[in-house]
Amino acid sequence: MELNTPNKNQIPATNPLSQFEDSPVFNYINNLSPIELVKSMHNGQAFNLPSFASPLSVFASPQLSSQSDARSFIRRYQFSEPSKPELFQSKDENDTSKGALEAAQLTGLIVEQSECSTPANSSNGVITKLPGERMESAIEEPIALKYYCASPDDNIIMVPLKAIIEPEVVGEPNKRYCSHESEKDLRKICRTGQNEDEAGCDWVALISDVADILTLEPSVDEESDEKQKLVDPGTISFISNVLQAPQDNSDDSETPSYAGSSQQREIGEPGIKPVESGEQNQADQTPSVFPGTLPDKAVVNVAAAKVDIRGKSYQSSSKQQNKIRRRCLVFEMGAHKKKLTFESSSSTLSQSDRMGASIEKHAAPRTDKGKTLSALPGRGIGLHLNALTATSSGKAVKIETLASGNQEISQPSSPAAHMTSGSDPVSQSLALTTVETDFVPFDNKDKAMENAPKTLMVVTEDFGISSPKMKRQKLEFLGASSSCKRCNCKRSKCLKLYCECFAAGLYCIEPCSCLECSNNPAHEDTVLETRRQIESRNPLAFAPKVIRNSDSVSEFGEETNKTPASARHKRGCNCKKSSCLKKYCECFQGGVGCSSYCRCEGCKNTFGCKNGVEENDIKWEEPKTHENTSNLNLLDIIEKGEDHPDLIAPSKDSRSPVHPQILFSGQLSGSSLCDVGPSTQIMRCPIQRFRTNFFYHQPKYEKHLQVIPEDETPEILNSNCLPTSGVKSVSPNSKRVSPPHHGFGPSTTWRRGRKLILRSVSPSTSLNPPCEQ
DNA sequence: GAGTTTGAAACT
DNA sequence: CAGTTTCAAACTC
Repeated sequence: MELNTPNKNQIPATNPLSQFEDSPVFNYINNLSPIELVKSMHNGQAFNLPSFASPLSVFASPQLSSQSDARSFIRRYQFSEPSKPELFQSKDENDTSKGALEAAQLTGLIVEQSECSTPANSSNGVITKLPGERMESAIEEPIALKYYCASPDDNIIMVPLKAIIEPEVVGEPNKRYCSHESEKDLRKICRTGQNEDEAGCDWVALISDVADILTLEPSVDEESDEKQKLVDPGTISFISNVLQAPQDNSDDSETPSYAGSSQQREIGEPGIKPVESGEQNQADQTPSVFPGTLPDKAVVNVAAAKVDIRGKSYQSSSKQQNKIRRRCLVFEMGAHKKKLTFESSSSTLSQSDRMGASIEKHAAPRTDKGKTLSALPGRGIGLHLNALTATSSGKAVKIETLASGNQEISQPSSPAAHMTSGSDPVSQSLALTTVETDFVPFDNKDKAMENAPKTLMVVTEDFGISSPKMKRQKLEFLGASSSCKRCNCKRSKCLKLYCECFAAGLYCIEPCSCLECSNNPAHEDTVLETRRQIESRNPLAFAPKVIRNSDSVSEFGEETNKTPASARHKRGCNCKKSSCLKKYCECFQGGVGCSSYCRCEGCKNTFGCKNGVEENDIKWEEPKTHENTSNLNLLDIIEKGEDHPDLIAPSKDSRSPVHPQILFSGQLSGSSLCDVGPSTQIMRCPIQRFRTNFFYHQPKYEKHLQVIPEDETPEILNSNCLPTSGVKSVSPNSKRVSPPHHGFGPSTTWRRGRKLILRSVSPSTSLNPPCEQ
């Protein structure tokens, strides 16, 4: 393609493959045992995938797209002849110089390759032994490496790497190196607040990616890639970028990025000189590739992404979208086609809408009977997108940026969004931030989500895994089992709140068993109108039913516990016979304790009685081990909470064996958990407290929307909130023990929470663990 | 899978 | 706002 021409020309000149082969690094790689190679590949995959995904999500800048593009591009390149593995192999080696390998090298991967399973290694090992997935992984590896090395934001990338890679790395110097580097980067990241968030995203992406990779099949990827080519302009751009990137690198002759330098050191390759000026090298490496992002590097990732996006025409945004789609394609395979088609067809949709759609695709890529599960227009992912819809395109773009990559997050409920959407830049930023952190994945769809697995489900969906098989695999990979199920409406046409899909701001999708469903893109107008009507009656109708009171994030970015108790049901339940011990009870279902708002009778909510919630809040804040889930993306949350229980604060007690949610919540909340001196923390950062940890358990409501961030909580609610700090009678039955407060928590806290949200957003927390390690 | 129970949502 | 009806999920068998 035209894409190749420019770059290729330059590439050979700058980075002749022969040179690379001659290099000690290359020799070293060749010497590696096949087994090691394979391992390296895995690492690379894990590494790559995560890093790859995360950066994308984080920056949403051209880089990401380019990277993703590069990835797909590489794949295509190698897979051009899938039927002929051998040829492939040879081709890989030969063409590699022209194709992925070169690209990787150009980007500065060369050094990295030697370190962490260089492309050459991967390619060799993979190709030789693993024609199928391996190849893909190998291919991706270079990309990931590239990403890793090239991107100025190495830190972010590094985080995921470290976390994932380290375990496997043991014993391999190269890998160690990578990990080591990653650690450095992590430290850096720790310093940077927002970057941390991104890192968190990376984690999520990583996990998801890894899972995807595991399940992926080359053929699929290839197919998806082709589609991408057709559909995705971004791919082209990517290619061009790749080509350019190599140029830059070659020109610089200083391929080394951090990783590269480290690798060099380790390898001791004389030819390559460690990069003296990291920035410059980075800049040099990536400039052409990521022109936009680099400059903004210093700025918070989010902000940078925003800037970039804004600066770029819609096209850029579309690229991102495409990028996202691509990922979906990669993972989803066939299903994506449908989605893509749908998207393309819905050109009329606003970006926000598109975003929502894409997000949903990620969230629930499945297309079914013509129904594409996508966020309702205007509402995007769940209710949250509503705001987006209303918001200017620019905002939408921002959101998208945030959402891009793995982070497809549902935006905060409309109320908050609207509020933030105001002209106030600060508020906007908040909104954006909120979106990132607070967004809850739409797990709703799958009941599998019941537990932590819900999150997993979300992830799966997010990545557009349409194939049930793949989903299952992914879930299994994540350790979750689930049955995909959605609404089963018979008479409501899925246009009433009875319908979980509708209530969640989502279109019904294939898994739904609804009859006469009108909750689909085909009836968009009807859906919107209905929603409008419902909202007119009850502005909070689409708001998350569960509101998190406290924020787990500590000022230091420590993660907080995500306790169910910390959350409350928006309206409270009205249970009469279930004792709030069954899912009939929305509080119970939501994994939260009943509150003073509840009118339940004989409440035995295991999550905590009305009082319990408040108490829990207090306890909660104290420990803050976790930084802030809220800060993290949905994905992050998922990863930490569900995918990586390890990362999550150890559950002290899981009260309710019944629900996974509960279990999860139990972990977080666990009354037992609260060791920490609470008051101090509360005082310290009340806001953070509220900031929220909404995500952890995903109640049924939350399946789609999950918990609503405080921000999302309508002002009214906030105002109503009573201060939780006060000790409240815990008696379960006495709902009114504490003076009935309309709000869920102290209004102040909520407000604070908003403010804090920005602060708490510091992503470092999530990253911290790895750094600490 | 069918039927029952339950409580939210919707309606009056 | 209260009472009733409708609805669909949750639950049971």
